[in-house]
Amino acid sequence: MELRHLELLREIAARGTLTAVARATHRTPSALSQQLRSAERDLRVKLVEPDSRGLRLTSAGQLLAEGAEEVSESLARLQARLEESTGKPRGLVRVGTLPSAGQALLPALVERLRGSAIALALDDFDIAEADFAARALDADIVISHSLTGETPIGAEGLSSTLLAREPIDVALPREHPLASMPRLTPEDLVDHDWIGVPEGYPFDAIPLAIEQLTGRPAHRSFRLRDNHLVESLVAAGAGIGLLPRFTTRPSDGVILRPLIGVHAERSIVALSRRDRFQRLAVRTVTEQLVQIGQEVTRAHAVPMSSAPGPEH
Amino acid sequence: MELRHLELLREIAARGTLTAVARATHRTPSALSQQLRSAERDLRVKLVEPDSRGLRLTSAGQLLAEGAEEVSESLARLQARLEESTGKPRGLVRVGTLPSAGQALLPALVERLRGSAIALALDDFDIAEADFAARALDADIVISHSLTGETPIGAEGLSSTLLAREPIDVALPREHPLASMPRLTPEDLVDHDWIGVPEGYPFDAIPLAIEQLTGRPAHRSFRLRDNHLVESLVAAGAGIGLLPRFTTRPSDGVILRPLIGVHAERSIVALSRRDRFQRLAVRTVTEQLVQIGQEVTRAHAVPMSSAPGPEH
DNA sequence: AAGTTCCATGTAGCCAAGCTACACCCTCCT
DNA sequence: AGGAGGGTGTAGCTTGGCTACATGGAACTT
Repeated sequence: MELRHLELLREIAARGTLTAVARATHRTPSALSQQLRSAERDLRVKLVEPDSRGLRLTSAGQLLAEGAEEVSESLARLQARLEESTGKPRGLVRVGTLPSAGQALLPALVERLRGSAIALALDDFDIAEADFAARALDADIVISHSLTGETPIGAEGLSSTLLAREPIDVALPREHPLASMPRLTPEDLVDHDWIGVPEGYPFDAIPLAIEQLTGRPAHRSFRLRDNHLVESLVAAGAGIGLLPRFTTRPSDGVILRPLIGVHAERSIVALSRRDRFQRLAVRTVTEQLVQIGQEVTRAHAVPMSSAPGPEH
Repeated sequence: MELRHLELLREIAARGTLTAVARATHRTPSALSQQLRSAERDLRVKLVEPDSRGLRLTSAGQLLAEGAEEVSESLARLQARLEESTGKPRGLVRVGTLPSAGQALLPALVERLRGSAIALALDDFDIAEADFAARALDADIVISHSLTGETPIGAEGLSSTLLAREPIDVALPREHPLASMPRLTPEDLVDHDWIGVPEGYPFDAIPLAIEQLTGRPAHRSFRLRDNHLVESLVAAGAGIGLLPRFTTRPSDGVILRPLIGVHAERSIVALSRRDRFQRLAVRTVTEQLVQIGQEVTRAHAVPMSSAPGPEH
């Protein structure tokens, strides 16, 4: 029973095709195919079977792929114990993030780790909530978000750490009639023009909820992904927008107002595969992110506060 | 973190010297020494240090050796799950035994496994109670005994399965004055000549207890190890002996009588290293031994019963 | 004090395991 | 029909792990 074979099965279960595993592990599909046959010979069991264009794990293969998780984790836990006993966290930690949360968290992270033995590799992507989990195959930590709960959909098997709860505020042009109100309700907003996000994107859940609550349609003049673009359009008077509080600097043209009467908050979480989370360096980075998340939350307790929060 | 390295450390922890590990794993000490250095390079930690003629694990090495147990067990558990799901138990099971218990149990075991995919390798040895555990390094199952409790001394980290409780009876020449009594007490026995075992051997606990109880010395004319030799001397009138009930066939010259008033019973147990015990074939053999133990116990409920027990 | 034994370690060289490159085949999609 | 995506087989290279042999230190023997 070779560890290499187990990890191969685990990767196949996670990525679906041999070619994808080959890309991820910097090998050729041929090498993996040979490994599979040697594993089948060792174990005297069929592990995969052809399935349309690709292949599929047999029940035995699936059993082993699941068992591999347990083995990898106990191995990783051991490595973590060793690291804790013999030194400081070290090595490369790959962090992937959605852009907005990264903007709020990563500068402080880089600063805090400067001079430590931890090297960071950063990546960013703007994807649907359900796709964050897949990124945890390649990154050690995925900074992700969920508007529905504290764990993004699809992240059930992963280690999940809450970094912050970030309000989603209403962005208005400074001259807007609603600008004088300290807080806004669905009724206040529903009949104005919106700048929304494409359908299916997490933020769209809020206008949907407002429509449901008021029974009236919320008209989206535009549907855009990039928050900074939305912000500039709001400033130009193209409509009202929804923007996350931590990464929207109140500017000359735009002000933020809290939205009440509807769930307008996202949970920012750090996801890791369980075995990767055992690494001391990964845990350390995650702890730093939690602290940074708390600082950011404190600094933005009130929208439009122009004084920056306390630097620790 | 390579599995091979972990297992090497575990073996070193268990066997003490590189040379011993090399013998056990059919490799040269040189190969293992090279493995150690490659492990140290991988992990950037010193794992061993010189210690008089041999070497000793550092604290990091010890940490990993202990962790290796956990990893091996989770790996073995996985293998067991696979075996259970896809087929019958199979492969080589190495059974070591003390001679007397082996005589009572192994013939039936061989018979039951005839035609199965399980191959048996048998070994026997007559050693002190505390040395049985070391045998579990090489055998999959060690049939062992304890006069003090249900787990032999030194077997704490091992999987232990009770196979039988076997009374230790008093062996008398047929013509002996005590032969007419159905049961014997310490008082009945203490002033006769004994044929004992060498000091430190488990059976010696019984005469010691009798001496303690009666306050009088029990005179051992001879101290011998082999039960069959003791039996033949008893038949020759050289003294009274203590013999395990299951493996002493009442013969022309010798009769057995139960000893009461003192703990005169040994527990026969099957020991396995935890990871080895995960194998389906090993569990299967152990279960068979439990059943055989029960049959043997039933067949010998009364000493000197001349009718053989039920053959299944 | 010298010889012997028991261990670990270093070096040179062999062999096998695992990989790449490349060719081929199958299935699905257009 | 043809192209794209994916798995598998073969030949050959590279490397990691092993053996054989030699070396050297520590402890026990005489």
